[in-house]
Amino acid sequence: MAARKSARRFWLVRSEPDVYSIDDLARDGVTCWDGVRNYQARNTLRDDMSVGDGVLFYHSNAKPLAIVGVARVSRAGYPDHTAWDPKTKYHDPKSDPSSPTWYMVDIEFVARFDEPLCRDQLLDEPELAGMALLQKASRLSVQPVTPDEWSRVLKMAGARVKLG
DNA sequence: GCCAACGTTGGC
DNA sequence: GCCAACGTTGGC
Repeated sequence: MAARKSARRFWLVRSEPDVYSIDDLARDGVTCWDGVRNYQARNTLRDDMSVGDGVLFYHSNAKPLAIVGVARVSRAGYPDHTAWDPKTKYHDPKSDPSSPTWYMVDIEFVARFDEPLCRDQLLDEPELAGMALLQKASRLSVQPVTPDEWSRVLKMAGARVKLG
């Protein structure tokens, strides 16, 4: 069988808007998604996210709790240098520069939803019942999203998105 | 502010 | 390698 181009994948990142909001991303255009210090999320950042992948942007610990927009991966996983910067709160002296523990990607602003797509609405949508974001278990700051969940969320938000 | 869920740590 | 203790996260 011929090799097939790998399909675009979809993700969700959560961020406290007090720290970094969709408006900050809209202003910056591109940002490095640094400071993730969880091994499972690290693996996703390092191994799984590819340029062009779609990213839902979720505001956590905020009012409203909501998916507020869309980004795309603009640079695949590379070492998170904030781990070696004692001046940042993400400093991790255990991370060895010759074998980095922590990784980040760059994400690029694509769109802000006209209205935040609130957690309540997501919880009310049966087709999203399996979404990682909505499981009590999940605290992951970077999570996978299925293609079905992706299109359902965009439909609910009334958003048309071109990831380029 | 509470507390359930979960990841990490460290003694054994 | 187990697991109890502890700290953190994040929705409520």
